[in-house]
Amino acid sequence: MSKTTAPAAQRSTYRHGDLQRALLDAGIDLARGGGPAAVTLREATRRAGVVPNAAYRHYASRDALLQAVRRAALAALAVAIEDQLARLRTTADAAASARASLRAVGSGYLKFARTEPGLFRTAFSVPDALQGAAVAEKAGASGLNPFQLLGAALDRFVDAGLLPPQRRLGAEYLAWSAVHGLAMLIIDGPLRAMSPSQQTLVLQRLLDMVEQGLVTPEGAAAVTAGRK
Amino acid sequence: MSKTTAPAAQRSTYRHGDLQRALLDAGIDLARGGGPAAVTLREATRRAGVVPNAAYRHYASRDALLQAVRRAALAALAVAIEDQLARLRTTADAAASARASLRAVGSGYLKFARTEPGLFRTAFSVPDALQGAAVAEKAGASGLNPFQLLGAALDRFVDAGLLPPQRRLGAEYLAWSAVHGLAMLIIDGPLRAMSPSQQTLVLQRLLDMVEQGLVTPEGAAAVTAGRK
DNA sequence: TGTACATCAGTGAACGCGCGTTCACTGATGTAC
DNA sequence: TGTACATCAGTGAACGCGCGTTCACTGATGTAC
Repeated sequence: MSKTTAPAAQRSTYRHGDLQRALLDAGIDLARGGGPAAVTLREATRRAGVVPNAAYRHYASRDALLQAVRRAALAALAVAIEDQLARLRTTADAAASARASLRAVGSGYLKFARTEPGLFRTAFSVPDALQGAAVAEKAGASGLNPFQLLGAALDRFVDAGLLPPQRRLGAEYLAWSAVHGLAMLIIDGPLRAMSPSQQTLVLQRLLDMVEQGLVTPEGAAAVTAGRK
Repeated sequence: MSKTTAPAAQRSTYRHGDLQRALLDAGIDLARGGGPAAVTLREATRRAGVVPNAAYRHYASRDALLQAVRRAALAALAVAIEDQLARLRTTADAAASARASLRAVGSGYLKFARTEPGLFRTAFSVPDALQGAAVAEKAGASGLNPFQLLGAALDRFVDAGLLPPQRRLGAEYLAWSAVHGLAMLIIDGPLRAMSPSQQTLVLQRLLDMVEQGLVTPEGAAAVTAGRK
């Protein structure tokens, strides 16, 4: 019989070991299950087997933890995209290869949104203080963030002669909008009732639209021909 | 001197008048300012000058009020789209007219997202019990909801011969995804730092992409020619 | 036209909840000698 | 190799907050006679 009713965890040592990491892991799990709102200091510390205020040794506030979780979610998204890119077979056809890259980015993005909706919503949740260097940080295994992975795919469109260089600038936002919107409609919106196979079909048609819509009209003809 | 310190509101009658409507209006204002999370019974009743539990005469729960606010937000979105459609000059050119309609829908959608981000986020917030007949209800002044307004614009593409009938089915989801995604990136995401004029430029390019990407390759050539 | 009464919209008080955060503390760990 | 001590990670207790929701009530309103 110890003096308290129960130590609340099987941890025997007084020091935790790596509480910072444990809190982050707990936070990621919470976000996975319930999105950004589910990331609370009290529940994270509970899961780490530690008293609530212990968190303040490692995070300045609840928001600081949430931002760390957000960064982790963005990194996980990058990894999901990299996974799809890694699946591609290499081919000598630069145009086909460029198109396959863009589709892989879109597929990885949507796959992450569908399999990890809580993390996805957390990755795009707006910070309390709505500052933040928009694009930087949040890298995946390759060191590139999702935005940069998309940019690299679009660069290959230019290299393959499908996309005129003067239309390259800001093209990320166009492709990104399309796939991001579909992801939102699927995980939170009216498309959530659709079967997964139908959702995948819509993604394919969406990617067709993006490809055909980004390139020149002549390129569009080539793209549609390449689809047959 | 009454027996309580203050009646908390200048309301003199014992009965409120139309508390249901007052609570809804307060809820809409709260959503406008802080999105779905800001819609609370306590604050809504506070603004209506009424005691918290009075809300239960009119709404079964906080979620019931939130859903009423959500419906109102969707109706407001429909109205914003109708406003843009009403601006269009009629023209004999069916193709040009169809394209203008689609662009008006997209513009109205994005304009609403930018001017009323809180309501926009509320309109697409997922209900606690994630049921809901996806498409029905939420009509605007014309009796059509946003989805139906978009569908009507796409029908005109078919009528004008720009969109083959077999590609019409589900085309709403493609156009919707693109504009919805841009709206999300602008109000909550990395594009929120962009200047409004740049945001509008991105929208125009996005709508170009959607037009060119939806139609047949031959149509695409016509569309690009029509843009010059 | 006047009166008795049923209805029911809003009151008043209270509940339990989980949250973020602050304070003074304690005791395991690692370092200096 | 052993001991004194500083460090600082985690404890224990508590705070105030706003929330949703329940209960028994009261008194203005409208209806039946």
